[in-house]
Amino acid sequence: MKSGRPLRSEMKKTPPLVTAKANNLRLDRQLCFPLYAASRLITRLYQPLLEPLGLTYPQYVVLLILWEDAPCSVSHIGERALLNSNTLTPLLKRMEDLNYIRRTRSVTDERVVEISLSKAGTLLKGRCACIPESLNAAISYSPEKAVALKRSLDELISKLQALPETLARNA
Amino acid sequence: MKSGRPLRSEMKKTPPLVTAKANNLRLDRQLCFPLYAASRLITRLYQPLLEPLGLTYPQYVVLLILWEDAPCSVSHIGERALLNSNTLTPLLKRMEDLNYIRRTRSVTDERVVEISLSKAGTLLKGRCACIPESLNAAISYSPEKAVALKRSLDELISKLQALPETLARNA
DNA sequence: TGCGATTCTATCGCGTGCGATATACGCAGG
DNA sequence: CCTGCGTATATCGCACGCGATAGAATCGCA
Repeated sequence: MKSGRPLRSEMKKTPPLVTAKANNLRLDRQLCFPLYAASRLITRLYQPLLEPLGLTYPQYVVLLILWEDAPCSVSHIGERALLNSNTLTPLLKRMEDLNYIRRTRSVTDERVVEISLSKAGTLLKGRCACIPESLNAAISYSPEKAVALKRSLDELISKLQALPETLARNA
Repeated sequence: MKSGRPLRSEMKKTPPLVTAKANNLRLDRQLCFPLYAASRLITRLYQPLLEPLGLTYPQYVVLLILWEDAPCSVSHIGERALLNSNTLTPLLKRMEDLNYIRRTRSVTDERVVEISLSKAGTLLKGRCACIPESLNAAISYSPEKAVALKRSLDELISKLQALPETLARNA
């Protein structure tokens, strides 16, 4: 095996322009990777707090939305969580099996499934109230930095959401 | 349904302390959610560029590592990508089926599987060289902001990796 | 040398994510 | 009333992630 650090050796074989491009492919130059890694690490951090409640992290996100907006439609949850029915439908069925939510066809529009909180689901909010500060305490990350990071991410997300769908040009 | 924005109405029913905690559960107060969302949006952005090559985003990450470190062990890839064999083994088998890599048992230590690049896998680096700048161009995100965001994320990641495994206290 | 502990990879099970597609419902125009 | 179109949800298939566990190879130490 090798040590994790990249070496200078390959710079001797390739002309400068190719090398410059190749250097852009270094893992530690990518913005995408820390996003991918941080997201998974954070999910792992939530897990021990959510597991006693029988919840996964995406289910917790859905609950955050429901505590604000319930009752609401599946597509409303999808808009806020950036998830589609192919992910949400089975997830919501599992949450219904857990008895935290109810799924009922809307009377006024039979296409819509209304998601509402059960009593247990409503009460869960109290049991989860300490989770945010537990996590903030666990990672000793200063509130200012956290807010700045969140702002950067929100800006990035809005840019990403505003993109046209197709950019499959090169390759 | 409701509009996406939270309302002030619930603040009238609950005592201040409970309300303060409950407000911490608002989706737009979470740092975790923008991480989760941004990671998925970025993955979607890569997809049209990687799909012509038959690659998924995690496979691309593994290739980034291999272009720097190959040949190397599965666990070395796991350390850099923060993934375990339960994810990597099937992923690497698929990449072998694509003919981008080879998997061979190490001669010196039969426990180790050495991952090396095939000729096609090596050549792929050239075809991917323009991907980073394509994406930077697609999201019009200033280099300074991108660097600052990356630095924040790297700091967060190092804090998350340094955490003790167990914090399953409350709930 | 022998044998328990450790390391490395693989396997299993389950829950996402998501592209593609199907199905059911509502709606507008004829 | 019917028909075609758009919308809301569901289903399918596949590739992750990852906790738990298994199996084989190596290591450490008496």
